[in-house]
Amino acid sequence: MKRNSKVSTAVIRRLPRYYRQLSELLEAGTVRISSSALGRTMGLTASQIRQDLFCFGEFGQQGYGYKVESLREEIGEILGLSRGHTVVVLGVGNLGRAIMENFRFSHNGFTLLAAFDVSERIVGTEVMGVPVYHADTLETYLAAHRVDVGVLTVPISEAQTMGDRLIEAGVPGIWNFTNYEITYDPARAVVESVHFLDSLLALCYMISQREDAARPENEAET
Amino acid sequence: MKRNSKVSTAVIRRLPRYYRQLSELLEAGTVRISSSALGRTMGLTASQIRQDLFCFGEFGQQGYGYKVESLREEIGEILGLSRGHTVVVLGVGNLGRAIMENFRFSHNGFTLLAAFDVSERIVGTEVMGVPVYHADTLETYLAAHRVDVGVLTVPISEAQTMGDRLIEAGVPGIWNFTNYEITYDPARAVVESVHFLDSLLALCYMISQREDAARPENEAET
DNA sequence: TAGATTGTTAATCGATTAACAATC
DNA sequence: TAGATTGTTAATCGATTAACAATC
Repeated sequence: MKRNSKVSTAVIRRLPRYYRQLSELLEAGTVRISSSALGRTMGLTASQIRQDLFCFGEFGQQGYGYKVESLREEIGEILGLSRGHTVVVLGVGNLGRAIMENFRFSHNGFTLLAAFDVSERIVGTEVMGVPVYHADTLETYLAAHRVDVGVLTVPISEAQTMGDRLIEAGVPGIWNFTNYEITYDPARAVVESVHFLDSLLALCYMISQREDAARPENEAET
Repeated sequence: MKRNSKVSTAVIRRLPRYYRQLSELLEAGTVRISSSALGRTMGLTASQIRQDLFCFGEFGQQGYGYKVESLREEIGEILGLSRGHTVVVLGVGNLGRAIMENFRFSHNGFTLLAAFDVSERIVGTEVMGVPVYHADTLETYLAAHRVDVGVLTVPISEAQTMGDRLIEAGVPGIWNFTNYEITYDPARAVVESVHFLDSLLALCYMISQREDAARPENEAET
């Protein structure tokens, strides 16, 4: 009974939030939740939540609501978490290391297989039990292992080259932290970029608006 | 001639992208650009770009287009970049250090004043010329310096507490990297969260969709 | 001037919200 | 049963796109 013919990006971007919220509710011991209660905690309307879920199927019970555990499970399934996606990290600087150490890949169904770098100081060591290989051996490694996601934490100057190498080797997903907008063929891969600057600039705009609202006298022309 | 009575978040989220794209064009030596050319490079329609800019004023010339340098300047102004916002970093682990080292704050009009941590190994040192103080001295520091943005790179267990302390001390903007959804009073502060997990899960969904599209035979019911 | 491209209003499209019968 | 809450269609709202006069 799937009707996810074309799910909008707005809905897709909310799925991870549902998953996160339901995980928190589950940890807190909540067994059931209604769309209105979930909406209240997430700042969404009950209608929107039901409409979003309606894209994928029927997960609730009339008069009762949703079972937190099974809804979380279903959304995880929709997201593809049970597929056991594998991950490699490209570039073990502070950022790459921070992600390897702080991001609980296995906790979310991902397997972090390996990392690659060019620094002699790091190649051959392990980070969180994950081996760091020389970047020269990337293609050999990718030929021998199915890798679903490449995490790009290399210097911005290497971003396009390393992205190209991953895609060329058949890695379908690139998680891009380089602040560089990678050029690629959408038919061959998906690139998800985390743009720190965009985020800080949006924050900057919102702070500035607050400041302006605080002293509304000089609203006139310059 | 401002008509930014209520600018939608969709527009606000595009402003940083315009700023980034124009910066790149400027570096590449491009002097002028039309809305259609800019749209082509950014994957937007010319209409949308003109409509977005229309929220804030008139920045182009009929028959000519936009001067890259001055449009970039104008958007920077709209974002509030010229206000010289000041920044402190809370938590100098790998992530905090990665942001301090890789994110060019001053290049984008921000001033990174100081960092705070609790580890004796780090307190008293400098990172990129920025002093690291003990977190116990945070309130004293904030009373003496105007700080606009606090970067939260503390462990998730400290996220709410440190966010509260920043807001209590009057810091209006929090850039939250802790993967914790901070509870706060919107009248007192703005919190911008960078949710790594949301980003990876959205990527995961898109990869899964690709995989399903690759073998469309078994589309039937379970 | 003729061609290009903006600023700006109107039309369209899509996403959110409302409503309500179905049903637990 | 009565009350609650879903699944789902319809109505509304807002964002994107189209159109075009103004003008460089």
